[in-house]
Amino acid sequence: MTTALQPTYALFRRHLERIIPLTDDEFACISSLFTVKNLKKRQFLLQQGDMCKYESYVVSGCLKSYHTDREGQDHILQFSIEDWWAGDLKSFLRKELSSFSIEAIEPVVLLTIDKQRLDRLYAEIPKFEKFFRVLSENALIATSQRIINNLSLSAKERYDLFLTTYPRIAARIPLKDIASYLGITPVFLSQLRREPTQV
Amino acid sequence: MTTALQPTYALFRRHLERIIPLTDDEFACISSLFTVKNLKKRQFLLQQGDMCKYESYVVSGCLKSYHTDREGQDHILQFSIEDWWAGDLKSFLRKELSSFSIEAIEPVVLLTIDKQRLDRLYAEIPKFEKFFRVLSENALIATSQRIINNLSLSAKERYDLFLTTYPRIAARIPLKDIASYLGITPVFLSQLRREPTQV
DNA sequence: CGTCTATTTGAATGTACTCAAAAGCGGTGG
DNA sequence: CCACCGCTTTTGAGTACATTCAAATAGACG
Repeated sequence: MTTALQPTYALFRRHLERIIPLTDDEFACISSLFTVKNLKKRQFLLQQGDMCKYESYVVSGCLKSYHTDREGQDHILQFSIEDWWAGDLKSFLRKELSSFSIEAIEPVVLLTIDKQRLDRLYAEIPKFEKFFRVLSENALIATSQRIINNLSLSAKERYDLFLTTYPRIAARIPLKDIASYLGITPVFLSQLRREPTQV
Repeated sequence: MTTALQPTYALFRRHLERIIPLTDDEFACISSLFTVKNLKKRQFLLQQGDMCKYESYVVSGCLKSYHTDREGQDHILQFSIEDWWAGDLKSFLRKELSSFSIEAIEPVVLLTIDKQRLDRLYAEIPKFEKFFRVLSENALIATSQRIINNLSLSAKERYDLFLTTYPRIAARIPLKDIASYLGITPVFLSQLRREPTQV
């Protein structure tokens, strides 16, 4: 590990240790199985229809995961910013072709791991099972909450909630991407913004 | 374990062993930490605003998880039938008040476990970490797929997809519950059914 | 058989969409 | 540094999809 990469791994270690405490040896083992990857703005981490070979921890930057439908419309499933993960779990775990793309919307630094190495990691450091269990549980909770919100809130309410829930994301992405995430058109979102927020 | 409960636990064991192989001793340990629970039709496993104290494996019957919004409208997040799970993970793990209810829509037999016992289980049988990791991953994949579907398909397409994806659920629940799950009104679903399914 | 709830049907309304065009904003090259 | 080009956001008008309200019909259950 070179000196230049220290900050990268320091963030990653803190991320892991929020869930599982690690010895220096364990962390060295873990980080040896991850690979640093850089993406420029507009580069793809994954293209819809390809196999997702990596799960990626985001060190810095921002990516969007989106499905392109039969009519060519994009629908954003997720934004991934620093200290979170990006990937298509279904494709990654089941070796199926991915049903969405993941694209950098800012320059991105990632720590990636493939399935083979992840399985090695589970074998060598069993408590890493717990790490991904907790990570999956958290993602599941957030995703379930989003379904409830989509079912029970109006478009305006979903927009206001997005702004308060993810202010750090909302501040750095174009409106049309927020619209896509919320399931509305950018034109309609623009109209919603004209109206003042109700209490 | 009484003879009468054998079929109950046999199904549960097969469920676990699809993910983690178990010795008889291990399975005895696991099942000793679960409690059988019966619910009549329309009984609640969890009421919105209460704490979710149990995660429950469904041995038989069917339940619906639904959020009731400010206007008193219900929105179904999930159906749980035999060989699947029911519970509010967020409330269960984080000890927060639940934002949805879980109600039996048929007589139900469950195997329930509370947080304390689950933690004991993780400690005594570490590979149970893997079981819940895989379970969470599968649930996350399904939930993410549902978000993509909700964003990119029309109401009619979502309905047709529901019928083909969950024929065993669709066959036994009232239409209004399917409408609630799909995020449309029962009146509108009824109109959709009039139109023949397009190819 | 009667009661309660679910489903269907029709009509009027509202929410969100498409289409079209103008205005704003950011990046790039001369 | 400014001018231009392309993309994003806004605005307005007309339309389509999904809703509410109301009432009739059909099914389920005691």
